Amino acid sequence: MVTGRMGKLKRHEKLKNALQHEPFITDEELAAHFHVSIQTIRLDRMELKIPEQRERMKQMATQAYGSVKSLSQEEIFGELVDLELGKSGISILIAQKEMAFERNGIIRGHHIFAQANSLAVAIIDAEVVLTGEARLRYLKPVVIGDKIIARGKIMSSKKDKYRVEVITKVNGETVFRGEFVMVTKMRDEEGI
Amino acid sequence: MVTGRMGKLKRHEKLKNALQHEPFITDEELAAHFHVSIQTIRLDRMELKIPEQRERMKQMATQAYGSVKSLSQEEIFGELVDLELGKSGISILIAQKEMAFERNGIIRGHHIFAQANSLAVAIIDAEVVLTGEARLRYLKPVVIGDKIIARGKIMSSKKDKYRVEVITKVNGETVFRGEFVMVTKMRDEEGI
DNA sequence: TATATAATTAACACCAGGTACTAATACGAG
DNA sequence: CTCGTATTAGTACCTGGTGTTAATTATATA
Repeated sequence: MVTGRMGKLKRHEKLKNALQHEPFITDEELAAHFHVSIQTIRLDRMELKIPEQRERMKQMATQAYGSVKSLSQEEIFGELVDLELGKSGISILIAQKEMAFERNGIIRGHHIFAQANSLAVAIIDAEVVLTGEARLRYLKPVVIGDKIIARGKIMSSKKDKYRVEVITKVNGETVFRGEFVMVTKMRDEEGI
Repeated sequence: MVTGRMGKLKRHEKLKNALQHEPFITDEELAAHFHVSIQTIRLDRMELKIPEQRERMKQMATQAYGSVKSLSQEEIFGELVDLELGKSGISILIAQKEMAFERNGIIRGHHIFAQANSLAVAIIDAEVVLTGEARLRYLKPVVIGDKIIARGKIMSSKKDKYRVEVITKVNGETVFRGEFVMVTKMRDEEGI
């Protein structure tokens, strides 16, 4: 796209737009694109308080680094600290601020569920394990910083179905209880 | 932490480790940390094929630019496409590969739950809404790429408790059904 | 112990993508 | 014509490197 010369104001608008869509472009490339000198672009950035390319990349990278961290397995599903395959297991999860409602710092229910459900999956010794049914009871709110300890136990099993109970505690107090009916599937079974 | 001098091999290991935890560190800082010259650090990076700081940042930033997505609300909890506060709502979620078991591409149950639970929270017109109980039934596995549509409806309410039913479908077929008992709390209530 | 080999450090030229500052030039409005 | 804004030019300097050549230091091995 060849953009002809234009007024300062218009260029400023287009500049902001261009950087939105292509944040890694250099002043040199911008100068060529807008048919102005590199100095003009620099002045433009100054006026618009847009940092240099390297700074822009740094910001994006820092942001990414902060959020990649909050994505690691352990920090989403909890860390399996003890596992007796086919019998029971324990998972520990630290309640992060990203998991909470901003309003009140209470952890969203699905994180507690995710920990419990993943634990239920992990305990069962089979190729493919899916959740069939679940009955959950949230007893007390969990807040940011809480160390959430979930204990899971297989209560019974019948053919391909397992009943797993998970009790989740914070500071020794039960905050959640879940009963899961887990279903194991063979590979290449119909329906999948 | 002051690290004394050490062999090349050990330094290489520590170097990789350090960069893992602090990817934005410069050669100069690394040289100071390991008490070697900056040239030694550069040679180390060459042998280990570790790119320079700017390149590392660029890679992270590029990655972030391509996948800012993996964090956005809509893609985790689903997008609210219709909402009648106090009555019902609809949420759409596209099943991403990050949500699935690698083994078979089936979406982990807690994502389906998260969508349903968030929808239940959204429908209720109150300052603070928490999940009290839930009864879930997973009827069919959901796979990567599926467009998951959850419909929620308030079935009844009594004082501060609401019963919400969520039915989740893919291609018109019901894949999940959940009954939630949601509890609303006043601000500054005991227990929070 | 001498010497070969590996590891480290130094020195220098160069690059990208800037900042910061000064100065010159273009251009339109009054 | 002149004033003011906009633009362009030029220079010095900065960071965080690369690439190359060469010198120095350690270490091992015959």
